[in-house]
Amino acid sequence: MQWSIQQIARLSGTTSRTLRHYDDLGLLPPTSIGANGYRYYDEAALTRLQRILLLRELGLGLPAIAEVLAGQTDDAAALEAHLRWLEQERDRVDRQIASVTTTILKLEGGEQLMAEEMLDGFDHTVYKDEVEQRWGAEAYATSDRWWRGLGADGQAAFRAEAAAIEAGLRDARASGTPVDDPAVQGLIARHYAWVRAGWGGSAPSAEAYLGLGDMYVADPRFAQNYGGLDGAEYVRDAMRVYAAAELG
Amino acid sequence: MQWSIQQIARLSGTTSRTLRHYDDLGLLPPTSIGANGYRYYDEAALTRLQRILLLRELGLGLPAIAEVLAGQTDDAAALEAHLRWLEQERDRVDRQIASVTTTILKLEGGEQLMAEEMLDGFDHTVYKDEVEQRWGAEAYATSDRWWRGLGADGQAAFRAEAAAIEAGLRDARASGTPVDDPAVQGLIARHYAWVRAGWGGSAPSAEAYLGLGDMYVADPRFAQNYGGLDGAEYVRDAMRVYAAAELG
DNA sequence: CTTGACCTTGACGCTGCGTCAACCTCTACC
DNA sequence: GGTAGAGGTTGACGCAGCGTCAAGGTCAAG
Repeated sequence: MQWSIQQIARLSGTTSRTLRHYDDLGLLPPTSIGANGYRYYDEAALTRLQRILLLRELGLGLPAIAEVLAGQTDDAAALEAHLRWLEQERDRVDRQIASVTTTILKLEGGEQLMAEEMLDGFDHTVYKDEVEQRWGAEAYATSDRWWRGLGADGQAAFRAEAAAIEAGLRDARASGTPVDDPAVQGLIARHYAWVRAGWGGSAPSAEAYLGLGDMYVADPRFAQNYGGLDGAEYVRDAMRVYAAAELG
Repeated sequence: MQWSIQQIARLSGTTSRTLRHYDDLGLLPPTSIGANGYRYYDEAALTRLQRILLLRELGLGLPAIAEVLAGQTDDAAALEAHLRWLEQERDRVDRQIASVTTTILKLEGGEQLMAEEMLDGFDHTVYKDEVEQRWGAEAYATSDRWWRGLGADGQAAFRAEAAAIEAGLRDARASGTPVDDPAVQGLIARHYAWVRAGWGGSAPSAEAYLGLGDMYVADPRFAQNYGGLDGAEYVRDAMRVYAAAELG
């Protein structure tokens, strides 16, 4: 008993294209091939196809199915492995659903995207390469050790100080206070201390501190945090005044 | 303030390849291109990139992101649509996890895959094309109406009769009873009646009945049901005897 | 001999880049 | 001014699993 490719497709509920694909992969070679090139399949092939389709419905990939059919892998083992992958997938999707949901809620609350969302204080790892490039790998490692050593409470305090400074600078700018005003320079002094703490206690050079100011203007994550690009420039200018006066 | 492609990549935590890809897609064209072909980006581009990456982390596709950035789609609307897709995905993964888990349990219970798993009685719709091809669209439609008209109880009874006949035939074969034995032919008579019921009460011709026997041998889903290929051939042979004697 | 229905072998398309390959360019050091 | 090294460019293949033309043989029926 032999069938053509279409008949097999109908019997198994798939398509002839799929069968040819499986032939190309060596997953299901036809039982025989006519002189005209036609593919013919027998019961054994049909049975094999049923197994393939069953495993495929469970979500296994074709290479994995091939291994099972070749007897290189146990059915159960393959399914267990696949199950773990599926669970990973579920977790990933769950996390994305949570993220998207909270993002939608924030949007409904009138918040703009991207403000604190992205930076959340001071994401330490994102800037690894940038820090290493500018100030060396050792500087980053030192900073990283320090940051981890702070613990959750210390990190929260560190962020709180940053938020306080930011708020002060925003107010100063909003009220039109010039950057060389003593009030602003006082805030910048706190900022410099804050940065120094972040650098493991060693005092940043004027050059490094000015570079940081440029980075605030350059990186929208910082810029947004300081009230938009103009705000970042305001902060940078204040830092320049400070550096010229105190770090010269 | 301008940056090279590598600098932007580091600042944003992505790769230069990705940036070139976004350029190709028109998603993030560089601010300017040097005479040497180098791409340069400014703050505006960096901000745009941040939005892209944020939406990408939420799982949106690049075309969807492009729409949002072009202002054609509202952020919230895009995220809502995406959320529904994510929920679908979660359900799909959940279903697969359930399937794979039960399959593993069955394997541990010593069951072979594919036996009742695939057929589960008599899946009426799977054979639609096959039935239509062999006996016409009207025959299928008639049979289908009848089957649905049975209701769950009627269908269960119909399956029970099939199971009883199958069990009887399996026993007969196991005990070496020849296919022309009156006991076997009695079972086949019940089978013929069963098939006739399935055909809406009209009596199948000898030809159609013999074709059905061949189908049992041909299709592993039936063959497995009747105790393997040999079992299916036993049944087919018994049907041939019956057809010759009663339907000639 | 002409329809159709069915068969064949390519080959592109889709998603989002990773990953060579082959070949300029710019900077820094000798 | 040569050379090394880091960084830039444009192709183009690869991955998963087929869907979907395209162009052209084959076969049974009228």
